[in-house]
Formats: sequence, structure tokens, C-alpha cells
Amino acid sequence: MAITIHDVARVAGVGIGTVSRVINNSANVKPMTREKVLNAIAQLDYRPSPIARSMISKRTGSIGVLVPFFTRFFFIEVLRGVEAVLAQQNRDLVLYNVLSNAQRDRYFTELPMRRKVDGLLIVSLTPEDETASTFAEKGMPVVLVDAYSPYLHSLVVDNVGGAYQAVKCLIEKGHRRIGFVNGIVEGNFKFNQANDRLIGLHRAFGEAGLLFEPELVLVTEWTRQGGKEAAMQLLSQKKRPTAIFAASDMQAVGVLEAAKAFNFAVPDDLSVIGYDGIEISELLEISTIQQPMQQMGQLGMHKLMELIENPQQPPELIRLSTKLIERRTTGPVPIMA
Amino acid sequence: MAITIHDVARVAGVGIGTVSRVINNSANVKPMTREKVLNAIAQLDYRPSPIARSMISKRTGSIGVLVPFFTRFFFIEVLRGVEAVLAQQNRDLVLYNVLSNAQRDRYFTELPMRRKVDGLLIVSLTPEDETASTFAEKGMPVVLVDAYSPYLHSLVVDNVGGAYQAVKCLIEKGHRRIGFVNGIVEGNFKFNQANDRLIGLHRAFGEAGLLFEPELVLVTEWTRQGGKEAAMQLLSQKKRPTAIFAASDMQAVGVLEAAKAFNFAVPDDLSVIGYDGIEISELLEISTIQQPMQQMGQLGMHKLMELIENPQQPPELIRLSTKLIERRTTGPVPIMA
DNA sequence: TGAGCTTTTGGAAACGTTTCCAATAAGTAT
DNA sequence: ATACTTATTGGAAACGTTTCCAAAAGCTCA
Repeated sequence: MAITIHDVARVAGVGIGTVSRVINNSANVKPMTREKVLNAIAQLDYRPSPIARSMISKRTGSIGVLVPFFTRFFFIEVLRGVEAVLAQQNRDLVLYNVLSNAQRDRYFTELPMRRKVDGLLIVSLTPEDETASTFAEKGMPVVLVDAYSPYLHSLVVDNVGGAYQAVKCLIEKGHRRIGFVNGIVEGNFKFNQANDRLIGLHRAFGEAGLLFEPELVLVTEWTRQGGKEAAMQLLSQKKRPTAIFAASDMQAVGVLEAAKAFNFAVPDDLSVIGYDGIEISELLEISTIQQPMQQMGQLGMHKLMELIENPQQPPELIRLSTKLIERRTTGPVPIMA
Repeated sequence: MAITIHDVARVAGVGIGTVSRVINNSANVKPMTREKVLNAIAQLDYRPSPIARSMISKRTGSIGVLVPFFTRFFFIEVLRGVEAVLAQQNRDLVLYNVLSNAQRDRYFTELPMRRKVDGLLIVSLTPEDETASTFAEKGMPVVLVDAYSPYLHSLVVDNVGGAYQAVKCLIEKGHRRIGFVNGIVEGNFKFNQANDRLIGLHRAFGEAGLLFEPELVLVTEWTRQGGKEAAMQLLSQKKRPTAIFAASDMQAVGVLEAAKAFNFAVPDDLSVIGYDGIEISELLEISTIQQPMQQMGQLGMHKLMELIENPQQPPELIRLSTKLIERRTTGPVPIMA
């Protein structure tokens, strides 16, 4: 059916080995022979089959990116960074979108076994130690971004520090009753974004000598709706918080919507600070903790490329930090009745 | 190195054909034999090689999505719809991100030749007739979304009608000097989003007996920055427009930024209407023309699945329409000095 | 018991490359 | 010219499946 290397060899009057050498720019092909082969290829409009090729060479030319809910803005920003690197490579991007724990586990067990991709970038998902070491054993190059495993190359952002910055900023403005809208734990329960942010809050509270009040901490989906519902609840309390820290900007957007519903002016009646630094936070002028999202994708991808070239490297940990960006939604504590 | 079907056959004490039948759930395997094979598979932790498999079967289990600048919000929304369908199928998503015309053409010539994917969804890019018919000839299932070709299944949105709605809405509010911030033409110059929107504007102008003034139409990148720059220019004119129609919501965001820079109140001094209906337009309360973005991805994907099952179908054209959503940024024409 | 079915099974061939090695051609120095 | 050395070439083997066909095994019925 399709044109194969044998057809080219026949038309060019050479052996298949020679055609293969021409295709792969191997040395030691006489210029005249190369010419003949190239002519035949052009004449037949021949393209090598990538599948047959990877059958032998064990390389697929694809990079896998495993990411939860890739249509969320945070992940989109990370993907921007990924794309920036990939655009220069000549590789395909295979997106494994994780929508549930079951699906994540399926990918975690399937992906290391049969190399459908030359390397894997895992974003914001922490594999169990066992899973991680399987990747390492099977020799599949893996880089974790926004997640950590001792067995794999990891690129983490200081979430504890980021949350600390956010809460400290509120405390410095005089806030004492600070609500926290956290996101739910997705995945590994020991290392996760939500937990780290809670720790950062504790640290800031401790340093300021503030009492931690469990009723001011709510856990929701990492969404606008989740943030709104949680904030509605927080703002309904008899002693409502004067400031709310949201674990993501989208949740912070929800918090603002709740504030509006309660007719609270921001920041006069209520201060709000988000987390991530997605474009929306800029447009809505929400104070936030900026994560280096694009950089995360970019650095992670670079590391992965390096790893594909030279797979035998001891796992490395790269740390990035966050930056407090104060915008319109944070202000001094209101004088309450 | 890796465990193959032969190893399984040896351990189970059967032939490779039988193992293959078990893997593929073919009929006519004695339950006891199946049991033996499954045991061997479990014992060896065997997974079939997807590559070797597609070498024979000509199916890859992947779906390609060709999309320009996939990190733009409009495309993200379309991808949400795509993802919704894909999540139920057990297929991989290969994302071909197009950043330049050269790259688009490369994909257009490469993709039909060697089936790396079982089907291709092309978003907002219109292939030349020649390219389109090559896809058809080579028997690669293709669905166009937000683009049209007579040779391929296409799903289009009435961009002319949408732009007409937008402009008519402004005219009805009394606006006579209406600026248009259009996006640049990417790809096929006969069928494209920018051109359609310009036509819609003309239609509305014509119907209202308004004179078309070329100096009120500017073409920019489909970005915030582009919108802002164009609006700055429009608003600097001696007889500035009282309303601006932007060809995308992100450009409309830029227009709002420009208005702010000029200290124009919206909508009191200037009305603004966007196009697309991305989440940001809701958050910033921008009036807009809502495209059924998720539905586009979803329907396109459904069609593609159908086409993969049953490839011999004459190209079909599905039309969707837009919806005017009036929010805060459109109002009556100001009384000007 | 054996003839004539149907079900189950084994494994060669095929898929389209790359890799390798042996063979041949081309140089080079004597 | 001859004996080496090096550059070029052809094609068998291998990659790990699925597909297919012939063979074997298991039935059923007379």
C-alpha cells in the first residue's frame, strides 16, 4: 500500500541499507549515490514510517506531559513554558490529562512500562515512592514539576514560603482574624501543595503569636465556585475574618464574588490575597503570590531534555521561590464595630 | 530486554497466537488456557508494546489536535470540549501546536502521510484545497473546527452573524462612529475569522446606512497588547469612536486598558464589545459575542470518532451560531462636545 | 468406532524500519 | 602491477506484535 524503503531502493537502484543511510544522514555515502536516492524519494514522495522506526530505535520522538486538569490556568501557564522549549525541538507533545485519582494511578503504572514517549514531565502530581522508583528502574527519564520525589529529578516551588509571605503580608496590615480557603489534596498526601500552604500559614501565625482557629480554615475545590462557597461560609460567621487568603487565584476570584454578595468593599471591609499569579489576577488587580509558572515548565523541560540525552544522572532538586505581588485587594484591617 | 509475548507463551506453555488472542479478548480460547496465559502475564508483569502493535494494526490509539497557540483562552475552551470526549475514550491526545505559517504547512504536509494518529482535529486553521484533498485521499479522518473546507467535515460558527450582532448592538445604542479592532489573518486568506468579522461589520453598517470609515478599522495580533495599542491609536484620532468592537475578548481587555489610560469611563464615554465569551469576559463584565467554544470541541470530537469508526462519509458541514451577551461595557452613545 | 463437524491451538509470515557484517569498490603506497 | 587500507554498499536479522492458515483436539451422531 504505502511506499516503503524497499520501493525507494528499487527505484534508486541501490540497497535498502543505503537508503536508510541517506535518510539518517549517515556518513559514508557517495554524493552521487545520495543524489540518486534523494531523487527517488522525491519522485515517490516517500516518508519513513515513524512507527517502524521507533520499533527498532526505541525512540518515539514524543514527550509526555502528565498534568491534572490541564485546562486550569495555572497548568496552562506551565504548559506555556513547556511549549517554549518544545517548539525548538522537533518532538510531539502527548498530553496525559488526569481528572481522577484512578486515572492518575493508571498512568503511573502504565507509562513506565512501555515507552510510548521518550521522556515524561509530571506536573503537580507526586508519585508514591514505589511508583517513582519504578520509573527510575525502567530507565524512563522523568522530571517532576511542582512536586517532589527523592527518586526523581524534581523542581519545586517554595509553597511553604509563599503561603508564609501571603499571611505575613496580611498580618503586617493589622489583620488578626484571617480566613484561609485551601484547596483539596489531590494525590500523595504527604507532599502536596495544599499541605505546604497550610504549614506556611501556621508558620506566619506562630511567628506573630496568633492563635490558629480551625473554623477559619476551609478546604474546597481549586475553583472559583469552591472559593466562593467557602468564602460565603467564612463571611457568615459571627466573628468574620477581616482578610482571606486563598490557595489559588481562581479561588480568590470566588472569594471576591462572595464579598460582593455580602456587599463588602475590597479591600476596605475585607482584604483578599490569592496564590499563583495567573493573568486573571493581574486583570482583576488581585494581590497574590506569584509562582514562576512559565519558568517551571521551561526549566523542567530543559532538565528533561538533558536527561534524555544523558539518562544516568542522580536525581537533582531545583528550588524556585515565589514573589509577593500586592495589588488592589489587600489593605489595612478595617475598624470593626 | 523487555518481556515479550514469546516469554509469556513460554511460561504459559502455549503458542504466541494464543497469547495474542487472550490479550485481545478474541473468542475461541478455552477458559483454562486463558487462565494459564493470564497467570503468566501477571507473573511476568507483561504489557504489550503499543508500537509493535500499531506496526501491524495501523492504529495508534492517539488523536491529534492541531491548534494555533493552544495556550490562548479561546483554544483552551475548545480543548475543554475535546477533553470531555477524550476522557471517555481510551486514547492519547497528541497536541500539535502551531506558532507560525511555516510550521502549519509542515504539519499539513507531514500529518496525512504517515499515520501517527488515528484521526485529526484541526482548530481554527483552514487548509488549502490541495492539502485538504490530500487528507481525504490518504484516508486520514479529519474534522475542521472553526474552519471550513469543502473536502473535509467542518464545524463552523457564524462569524459574520456574530460580528453583525455585535455591531448592530452598538448601532442600536446610538453609536455612529464605531471602531473595529480586528485580528490578523492567520492562514488561508479566503476563509478566516478576521475576514468574516469584517464582513459582519460591513453588513451591519450597510443595513444602518452608516458610512464605512477605513481609518476606524485596525488590525492587530489577537492579544491584549495588540488590542491596547490599536485602541490607543483609535482613541487618539481627532474624531474618536464612541464605541469599539474587538475581534476577541483579549483584544477587548486591551481596549479597556487603553480607555483607562485615556481616562475614559466605560461605558459612559466609550462602549466596548468583545468576541468569544471566554471566562475573563465574564469576570471583567465585558459585553461580548459568545461562541459555543466547548461545544465546538465536543461536537468536533464526536464527529471525528464517528469518522474513525466509519471513514467513508461525504463531508458534512455543521453550523453553530453565536449569542450576544450584554454586560457592563456597552451603553448608549455619550453626548459629545 | 469412526466420520464429519466445530472449536482450539501453534507458529510462519508480515509490518517497515535500523543495525550490523561481510563483500565489494576505490584509493594509496610500494 | 601488487598488496594493503579505507570508503562504500547490499541485504539478512531483528524489533514485538497481529493475522492467518493448517493442524490438532474435541464434539456429535449414527
